Amino acid sequence: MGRSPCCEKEHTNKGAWTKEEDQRLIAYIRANGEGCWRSLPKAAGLLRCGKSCRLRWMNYLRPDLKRGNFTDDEDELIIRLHSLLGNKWSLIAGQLPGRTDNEIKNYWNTHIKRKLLSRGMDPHTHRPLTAVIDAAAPTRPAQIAVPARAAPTTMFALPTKQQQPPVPVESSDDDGSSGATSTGEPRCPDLNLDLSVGPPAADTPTSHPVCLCRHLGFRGGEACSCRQADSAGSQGGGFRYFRPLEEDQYI
DNA sequence: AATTCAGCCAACCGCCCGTCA
DNA sequence: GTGACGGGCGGTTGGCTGAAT
Repeated sequence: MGRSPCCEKEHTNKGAWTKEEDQRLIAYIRANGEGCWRSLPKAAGLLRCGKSCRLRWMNYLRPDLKRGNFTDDEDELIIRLHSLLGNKWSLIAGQLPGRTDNEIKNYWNTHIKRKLLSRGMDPHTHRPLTAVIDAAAPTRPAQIAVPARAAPTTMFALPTKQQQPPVPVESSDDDGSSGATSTGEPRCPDLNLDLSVGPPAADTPTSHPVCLCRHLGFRGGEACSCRQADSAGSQGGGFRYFRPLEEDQYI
């Protein structure tokens, strides 16, 4: 039907950002906060698309970003999250404080894929490469053994069972990264992600659950009571924590 | 020293979804 | 109920840089 473009392309800069543009964007967001990206460029005096401003801020300028190499722990966490979630980079990034989805996506494509291949693992299915060949016939997505390891410092919280919306069934998925099986059953019916990377950030209370409702597709406010839980003092108001899986238990 | 190649990563593009009038 | 808008996401591209020849 033809949507209007998000900006007037002929009047916007493209390509690498200059220091001056960065400074303008930072100054504007410091003064006015995030939001209304479409009107931000004009208000900030930038000849940029609003989306471009948002991307620059989110991926590069945000003050809470962690720069530098990924640690081995982060590597392993990304691998485990990817085995469970597939290419849900924003969701994975949500479990790595200071990392962005774009950064993780790039890191996956450049480093971790190779790392998995060198281990003889298929980066899409997280199964041994020989098993991938054997598994040409349609099967359940890879069964991922979740090692019983260190106690979690980051926990996933999901809505209580009554609140859970139906998990959508993706009918065509050839890389096994979908969120549901071919039979329509949830891929992670009783998901526990025993995931942690080092000590929690100073501003991240260890007892505060990370809400993934939105990332998991629970976008309706009725499906997620996190706000209420937050305001109730994070004492588990709308959350239900998932117990750890037994060793050798599969998802 | 010059050229080619490969890897990395910032940025763009197109699509999807939630919100609101 | 419907369509436009804005924000967000994942996939892809293109330019830069360092290594190899």
